[in-house]
Amino acid sequence: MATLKYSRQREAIKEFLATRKDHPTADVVYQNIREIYPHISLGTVYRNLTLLSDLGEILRLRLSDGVDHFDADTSLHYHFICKDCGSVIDLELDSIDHINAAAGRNFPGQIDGNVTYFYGTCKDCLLSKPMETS
Amino acid sequence: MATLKYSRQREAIKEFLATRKDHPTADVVYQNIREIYPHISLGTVYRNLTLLSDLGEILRLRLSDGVDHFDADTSLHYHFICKDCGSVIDLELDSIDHINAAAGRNFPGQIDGNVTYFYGTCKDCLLSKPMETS
DNA sequence: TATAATAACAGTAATCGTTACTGATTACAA
DNA sequence: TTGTAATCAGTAACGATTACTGTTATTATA
Repeated sequence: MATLKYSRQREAIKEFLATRKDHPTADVVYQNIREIYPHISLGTVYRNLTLLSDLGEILRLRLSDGVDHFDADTSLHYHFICKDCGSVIDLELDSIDHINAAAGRNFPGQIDGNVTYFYGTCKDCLLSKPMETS
Repeated sequence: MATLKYSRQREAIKEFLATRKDHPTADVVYQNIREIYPHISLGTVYRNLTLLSDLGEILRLRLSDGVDHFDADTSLHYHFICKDCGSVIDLELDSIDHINAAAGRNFPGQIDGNVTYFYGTCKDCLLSKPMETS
């Protein structure tokens, strides 16, 4: 039961996400899909983003800015968040899962994985304010 | 300007947090402080938690569960989140900041640090359901 | 010690991201 | 076709957090 039926809205959301590398929020997805399907509901966007991430077809990123970001790239990779402009950028970095063993050394529970992201200042923000006034 | 004035409510919040190692949420803080100051407002709790974390006297943890957790221990340490019961537990783990250099290898921006936490199943939850039925 | 300035308060309303509900529509199997 | 159930659009509800407002309390200074 609960057979998955085709929906052009869901397909459009998936396709849109695949074209973007900037990890858009639900609202950004909504605003863009609306240009193709002007009557799409924000609820539909949320429902399908949740459905797709439950299916493992997209990634839901819960960063520290309070809003969810979505990523069509489900392969193992890490993210950088600029603390000035808030942009989310992919990083080239090999798996750091070796830290799981170290973390579990004196821990009685079972460690399955870690959530890690990096923060700092992105290239563009470094250029736009090259020197600190402190 | 903006001189910090003493407030017994803020002091109580700080003291309460110092007694807890389970990283309570704002609402848990509120419920507990109410036993001492029955008329304290939830807004006051939020305001002071934000103030204290801005001052660096406590830590605000934004995990993936959508609610903020607070920690009186501001020393460098890492956290484990049980995906079954949601409890937040301190980990004994040396700094993993060496991953910052690896992350910055092919990255044009400036990496200041990382946010990392671990997830899995805590000891209590392992014991309460010892075998999977899959 | 008064007193004036203002930080902090309690109470409450507003905000914002997200989820749930409702009745209409659409995909798809029989 | 036609029945059914998944999906939809629209909207209301939700929960965590923040902002506002008029009152109270801390504290510097007279």
